Amino acid sequence: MMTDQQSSPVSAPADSAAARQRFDDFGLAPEILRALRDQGYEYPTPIQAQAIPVVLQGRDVMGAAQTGTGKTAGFSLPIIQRLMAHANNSASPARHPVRALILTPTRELADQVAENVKAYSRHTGLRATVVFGGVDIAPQVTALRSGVEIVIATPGRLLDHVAQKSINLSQTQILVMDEADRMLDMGFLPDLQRIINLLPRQRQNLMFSATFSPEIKKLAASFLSNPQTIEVARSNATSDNVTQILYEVKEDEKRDAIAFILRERGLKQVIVFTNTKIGASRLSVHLVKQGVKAAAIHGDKSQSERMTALEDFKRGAVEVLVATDVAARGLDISEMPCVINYDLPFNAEDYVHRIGRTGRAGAKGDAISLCGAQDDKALADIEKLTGRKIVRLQLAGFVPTSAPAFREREHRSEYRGDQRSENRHEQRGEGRSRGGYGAAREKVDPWFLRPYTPNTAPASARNEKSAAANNTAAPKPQKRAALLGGLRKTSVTG
DNA sequence: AAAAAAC
Repeated sequence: MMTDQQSSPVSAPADSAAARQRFDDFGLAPEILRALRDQGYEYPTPIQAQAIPVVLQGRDVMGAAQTGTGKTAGFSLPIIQRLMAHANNSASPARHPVRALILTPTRELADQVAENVKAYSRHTGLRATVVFGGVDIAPQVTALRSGVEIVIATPGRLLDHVAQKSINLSQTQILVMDEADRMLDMGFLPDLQRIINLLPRQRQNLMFSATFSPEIKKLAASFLSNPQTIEVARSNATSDNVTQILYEVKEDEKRDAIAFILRERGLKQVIVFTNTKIGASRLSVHLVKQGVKAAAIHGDKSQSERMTALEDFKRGAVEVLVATDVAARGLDISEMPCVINYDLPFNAEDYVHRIGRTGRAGAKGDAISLCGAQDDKALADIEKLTGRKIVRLQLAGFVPTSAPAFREREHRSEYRGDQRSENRHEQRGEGRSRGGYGAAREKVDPWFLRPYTPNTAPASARNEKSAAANNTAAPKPQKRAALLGGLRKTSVTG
C-alpha cells in the first residue's frame, strides 16, 4: 500500500498550470502510466521532472534530494521503463537475472522503497523483491530464485545472499544508492565497494543523498561516471514549510515536557526522536503510563517489533512513535504535522533528517526540539548547517521563568473562539477554556513562544551546578504539578 | 558521546 507522497496529487497548485508537465509527457509506457493513475498521480514533483528524462537517457545521476520530494518515483519510474524497453534480452543466460539493484541504509527504508517499486511496476510483468536482515532468510532465497528483475536491499543481507549464491549480480545494469550519506555514516563503504565489484563495469549508477558533504562528493567521483547533478532544494537546507521551535528544558523534566506538549497541541501523529535506544524505550514506557498511545522503535528491538510499531503508527493505533535515528531518514509517513526532538542530535545532519519527516510534499509542519544549557555547540552546528537562527524559547512551567502559572492560563484563554479547541475542551469535560494550538497557530501563545534568555554566566562557568543554581526562579514544583495534574486528569476523561 | 547494519 502506498503511504507516501511521492508525487503531486491531482489537485496541484494552479500557478504553473500553463507549463505544468504531466507524467504522460515523459514517454513512459502505458503500463506505468496506468499504475500512476491507480495511485491518483498525474503531475511530477520537481525532482521527478528533472530525474525522469535524465535516467531514461541512461545517464549517471548524482541527486541531492531529501525524502518526501518524490525521489523514489523519480528513479524507479524511469528504471522500470528502461527494464521494460530491454526486456528479456536473449543473450542473458539467466531467465530472470537481477537487472536493477537499489541499496538503502535501513531495513524499513528498503521495505518502503520496495512497496513503491512494486506499486509502480504492477502492470509491467517485472518483478521486484526486498531483502534485509533481521528476518528469516529462506523466503528471500525462494523469492530470488523464482526470478526477479529488481532487488531492493540493505548491504549486509545482500552480501549474505551473494555468499550463499542465492543472487547473481553479474547482469545488473542499474545501481541505485539511496540515502548514500547515511550509508557512509554507517560504515557501509567497504560493503558498497564489495557489491560494486560484483556488478558489470558497464552500468548506470544513480546516487541520492540528502546532504552534500565532501565525503559524498568523493564517493560520487569514484563510483559515478560523468553524472548529471540534480538538485531540488538547496542542499542541507531545511524546508520552508517547517517551523522550527526550540524549548529550553531541564533534562529531568523532559519526559513531562513531552507529555505536556503532546497534550497541549493535541498531537495525533508525531515522531519523538531520542539520542539513545534506552532513552526511546524509557520515554515510550513513560508515555504509555500516562495514557498516550506510544511505541518505541530502535535497533535493539526485533525486526518484527519494529515492523509492528511502524505499521501501528501508520494506521493510527500508535499515535506517538518514539524513535532513535533508525527512523530519521527516508521514512515517508503521510500527514505528519509535527516532529519532536527529545534531545538535539549529536550530529547536525541528523537534525536536518529528523525534521525532514514533517513538512513533506508541500504540507506545513512543526519541528519542536528540547535542549538543555549544555547544547550550545549542537545548536550552533545546526544553525550553521541549516543557515538559520533558531531562537531558544521557554516552555511554560518547565524553564526558569518569572511567569506565574495563572498568567499562562489567562493568555491561553484568549483563543476561546477556536472551534477545535472548543471541541477538545468539551471532550475533556474541562471546566475552564484552554487554548488550542491548531487553528490559532498564527496567534501564538506568548508564553509558549517567549524567547528564553539563557543565563549570562560565561560558558566555562556554566556547569550543571551553576545551571541548577540559576533555576531558582522556576515555578514552584507544586504549581507545575497542579498544571500537569490538570492536564492528566483531562486526558483520563478524554 | 549514539545509532545503524549479516550471522
